[in-house]
Amino acid sequence: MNDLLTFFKALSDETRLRLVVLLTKQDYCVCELTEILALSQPKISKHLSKLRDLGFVKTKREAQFIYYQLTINNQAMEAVLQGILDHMHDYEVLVEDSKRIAQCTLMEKGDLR
Amino acid sequence: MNDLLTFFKALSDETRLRLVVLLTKQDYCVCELTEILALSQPKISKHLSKLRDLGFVKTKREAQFIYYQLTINNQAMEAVLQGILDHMHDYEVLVEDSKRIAQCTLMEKGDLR
DNA sequence: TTCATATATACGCATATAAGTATATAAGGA
DNA sequence: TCCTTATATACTTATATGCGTATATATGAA
Repeated sequence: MNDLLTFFKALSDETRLRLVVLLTKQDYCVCELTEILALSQPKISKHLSKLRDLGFVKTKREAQFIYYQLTINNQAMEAVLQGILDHMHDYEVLVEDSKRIAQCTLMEKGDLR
Repeated sequence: MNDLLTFFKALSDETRLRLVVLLTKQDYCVCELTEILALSQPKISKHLSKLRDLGFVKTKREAQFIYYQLTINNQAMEAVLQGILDHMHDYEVLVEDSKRIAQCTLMEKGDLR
């Protein structure tokens, strides 16, 4: 059951929880996530690489961008994740992140910098 | 959202996850939990007191026994917990714990010692 | 009151974790 | 090739975490 424990540990950090929730909607590259969460790039990168080490996301390079994709393939974890999504409206931060996606996805990549 | 993060941190330890899952069925005293999980009493006590400090369980003394009761009163957490329960069959340890309950609840308290 | 049981806690140790700052690497464009 | 941007990682520091062992406290029974 270490996989499940590890999943909970991954979700017990605010930055990672926000990242995971965002990635349930679509893939994002590091600079987009940095923009949406408004946190430092090393901080985002470190948490993403932790999520990758733990096997919860995978990466795909496209030119200079590295896209992160959620790779949860476990029923218990999916159920847990769904539980969060069903109640994310109770958590201001998560709601705000989602709002910021809207702005972000309207931008061209060039406008991000 | 600290409450949710704290909840995940609580569940990211195997002993605590097992305790929480057990307590979803009914209240137990420390010696019963020690018996079911087959772990040292201080270990069980420490994790229970951590769960209590975090507000996820409360205690009720009955003679020499102290019963622990789950006190999750948050929709997101309940949803997460339900997600685990729905898939606990995938986790041998949790299933074994449940089997050991059956033996335990048949015993008289006197037989436990 | 004395003993046994139930439970909690303190201590020491080893390890893990997160953060910030600085820097390294890789890719694209001029 | 040189510069800029995207991303990863190293280093340091501060804090947290879990464990085992020993011990303290509370309750009931003899």
